Parts: sequence; structure tokens; C-alpha cells
Amino acid sequence: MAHLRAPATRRERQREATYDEIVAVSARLLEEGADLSLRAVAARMGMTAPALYRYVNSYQQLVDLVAFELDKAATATWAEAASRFSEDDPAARLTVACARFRQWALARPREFALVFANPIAEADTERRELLTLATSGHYFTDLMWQIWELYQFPYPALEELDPVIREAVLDPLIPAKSDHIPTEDRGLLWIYMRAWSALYGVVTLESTGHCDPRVIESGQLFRATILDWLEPLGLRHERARLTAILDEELARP
Amino acid sequence: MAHLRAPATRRERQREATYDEIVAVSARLLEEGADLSLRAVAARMGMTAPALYRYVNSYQQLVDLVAFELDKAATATWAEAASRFSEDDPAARLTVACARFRQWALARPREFALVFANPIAEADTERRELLTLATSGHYFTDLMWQIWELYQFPYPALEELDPVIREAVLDPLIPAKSDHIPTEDRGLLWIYMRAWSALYGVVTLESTGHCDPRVIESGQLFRATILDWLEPLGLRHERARLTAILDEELARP
DNA sequence: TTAGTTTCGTGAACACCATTAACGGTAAAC
DNA sequence: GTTTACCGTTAATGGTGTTCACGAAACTAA
Repeated sequence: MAHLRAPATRRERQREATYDEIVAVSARLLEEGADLSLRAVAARMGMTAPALYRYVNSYQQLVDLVAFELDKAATATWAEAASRFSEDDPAARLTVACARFRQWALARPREFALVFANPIAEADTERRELLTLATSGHYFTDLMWQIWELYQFPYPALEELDPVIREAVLDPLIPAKSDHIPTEDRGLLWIYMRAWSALYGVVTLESTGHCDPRVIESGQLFRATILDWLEPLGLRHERARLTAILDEELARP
Repeated sequence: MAHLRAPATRRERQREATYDEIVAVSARLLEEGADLSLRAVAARMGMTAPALYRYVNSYQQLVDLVAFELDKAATATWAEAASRFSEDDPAARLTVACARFRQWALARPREFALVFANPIAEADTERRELLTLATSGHYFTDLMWQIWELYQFPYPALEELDPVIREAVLDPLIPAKSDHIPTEDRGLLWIYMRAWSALYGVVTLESTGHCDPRVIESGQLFRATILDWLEPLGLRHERARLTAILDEELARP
């Protein structure tokens, strides 16, 4: 939430700094395995709990704030890892990013649950808006767009789509960097939704532990899911190369 | 957890009854949108909270107990709905069951999260064992086994599988009715895991709301995921019929 | 510089929560 | 009929989010 614009007055600067400290302290608490609570955050900042209400309206809002920043920070690490491949190799970048995403979800299940398994009621428009801004979503859609530009994989025409879906891809409520995608190419977003659903599925299953631990450890379920998506993304000819990259990532300590 | 064996003494009968009341009251609380808490459950039973410690060791254990029974009860409703198709039509039954599973997850997101998104640590062997007993898992694997008996879809041989996966399908830690599946056919369980991962993915995505509400409402993401799995399950020739059944279920109020 | 206003923190209080300990009554077991 | 085990109680500890009234400090304006 920090640095939306240049800090004007001194007070505003201080306020921004406090916001930053709140999410930093929260992240540290989670990292240490402690529960995220207003009291704990406040205590560690040398304040009392009610003081935090000058910055957030409720505990849930604190959670949302922290979730947003965690997502941002985590995405930065995947992006950094992926950037060992050149900008004109988005397929390799996506492969790495997906693997790192999973790795993060397995290493920090609590944080993952906070960001990606946090229930969002249909009616809650405010939290929905925050969700739409999710950095990870933008990063992944952007990579997929770049892959399409390079490999021109097939996607459904707008007329083929269910009317509701058509509406949804033309005016997306999901985190998607879609402004620069021409209207007639918006069928791409349908592919994106489906791919995201598949990725989200395995990773959530593994991160929450609703799965045989040996299967998680082996990474085979994740691997198979990713490989299944190479074809629809027009990456058939890249299969061998990307599989090697994927296996290399999975072998990481 | 009730009625594992015939109630012997009067005291044991009473104890069983109390257990039943605990989960019944818990289920009602969740149904009413209230939070599940020891105090609330106890109060509604005309007891004080500490008394519940004669029946459960901790709050988490209460949650697990309730989760297990919720899973059992929910599975019974899917099975009941699916039983409108004959026993020798497992493909239709699975179609209905999947749709009802999703419907339940959307109608009762809190219950769904309790049962299927409840984080289970790797080390926690006790909760893991309870998970292995999950009724829904057994129901789904059994349906898939019946489908295989009928349609003989291809599945990987044990030698093709990753060694770790081979171990996992030979001695499953997941909820799977696998005793009657011959050793050489255990590759089937790999198909099951992959299918379950896909189903779990969409349903969790929709149930937690991390998705465009319009897309959820339309059911298209779920529909597409299910249809993608007809082919691997040898149901190509049943496609039209099963699609009709699926659409009928999705159109339900 | 002084007076007024906004902002940001405090402490006390309320209503919850899980959990533990010591204690009593009642029902089964011997 | 005595003993034992079970099942509930009350009291207390330390945790949670949240509200309210208050005060001090900082910025604003005459």
C-alpha cells in the first residue's frame, strides 16, 4: 500500500512509514510461526492494540493489507528467479515462476493460505477490489501474454465463449494485466483462467497437506500438471527444454 | 465417530449420544453462520465449556471430529443424488456426484473450508490418519474403480511411475478404497490423484471466491474441467450423454 | 506568537475465546 | 456397601478483537 504517490507533508510521510512497519512486523511474525494478531503487531511496534485502529478498520483489513504485500513480495522473488532467463524467453520464465510459486507455497503454508485461501464473500466488494490488484495475477497474465505473442497458441473466439464468460473476459474482475490485450484477443483470458485454476489446484492441495506427503515431496503431481499445460500454450516444441528447466527447479533444495 | 461397535454398557451408550449431540450442535452452529467454538457448543448443550474436555482433547480435535462427520454427511447426500442413476452406470453417478460436491462447496463455503482446506501439518500423523478415512475420498475412488471396470481406460503401469509414486499407490495414505484393487492395477490411483487434484482445484477456487463471481455463477470453469476429464477416463463415447447430465445438474436452483 | 484543530497515542472496559485446576456428586464395579 | 471412575461444576489464567473517553503532541491559521 506504500508509496502510492510522493509523500507530501511530514505527517503523511510518517503515516506511510507506520503502514510499512505494520506490514513488515506482521510478515516477521508470520515468518516466526507466530499468529498474526493486532496485539502482537502493536506490542512489537511499542504500541497498544487500539492504536492500530488509526491505520486499519478491523483485523480482517490488517490481514488483507498484509496479504497484499506478501503477494507482492513473493511475486518479486519469483520474478527475480525467472529473470535468469532472457525477456524474450517467457516460456522458460513461466516455468521457473510456477515452480517457485509452488516452492513458496510449500515453504510458507500459512502465508499461502493467507493470500490464496482466504475466503472472500461474494458481496464484499472492497476485498474483491484488492484481490483484483494482486501482483501475482498480473505477473502471470503478463507472462502468458508474452508467450502468446511468441507462440500464437489457439484460443477461443469471443463468439465461442459462454455469454457470461465473454462479459468476464471483456471487463475482468480478476487480477489480470489486460488493458493492452486487444478486445478481439480477450479469449486468451479464458485460457488464463483455466490454467490458473489448474495451477492453483495442485499448489493448494499440496500446500494445505490434503495429499500424500510422499507425493508432495516427489513433486510429480505438480510436474504432471504443468506438463499438461505445455500443449495448450503452444509449447509442444519446447517440451524437452522446459521439462529440463522444471526438473532443475524441482531439484532445488 | 459414532457407532463403531454396538454400545455395550449404559454409560457407553450415553457417551456415544453425547458425541453425536456435539457434532449435531456444531453442524447447526455452522449452518447458522455462527463460529464454531467450544463455548458456543457447550452452551447450546446446556453445559459449560470445560465439560467438553471430557470428550475432546482440544479445540482442533473438535474441528477434526466435526469435519469428519460433515464430510460423511455431505457424501451421503451426493451419493443419494447420484443413485438416481443405476449402479451399473458409474459414469453418470460420478458426473452427478462431482456437480453436487461443487454445489455443496458453493452453498457452504465455511464447511467446505473446514473439511477440505484445513491445513494439515506433515508431522501430524493423527490428523493424517483421520484424513485417510475420509468418506468422500472412498466414495470417489470407488466410483472411479467401477468406471474402469466398465470402460477399461488406460492407466500407467507400475514400472512407468516415479518410484515414490509407485510406493504411494501401493500403500496409499490418502482416502482411497483400494484394498480390492489388485496390485498390478494400482496405477489407477495415479489417475485418481490427478483427477482429484483437478476437481479439488476448481472447487476450492470457486468456494473460496478467488475467482470472478460471474465465472462462478456460470459454472463454466467447473464444466470445462469436468469435460476435460472424460477423455482420460475412457468416456469419450459417453460425452454427449454425460454433458447433458452435467448441464442439468448445473442448472439446478 | 497564540489560539484552534486535527492526528495519534493511551488506559480502561467489554465480550468473547481455549485451557487448566480443584472440587463434588452420581453412577457403575467390586 | 465401599470404592472407583466418570462427568459435570466453578474459578481462574491469559489470550483475542473492539469501543470509548481522554490527553498530548503536531500541524494550521490569525
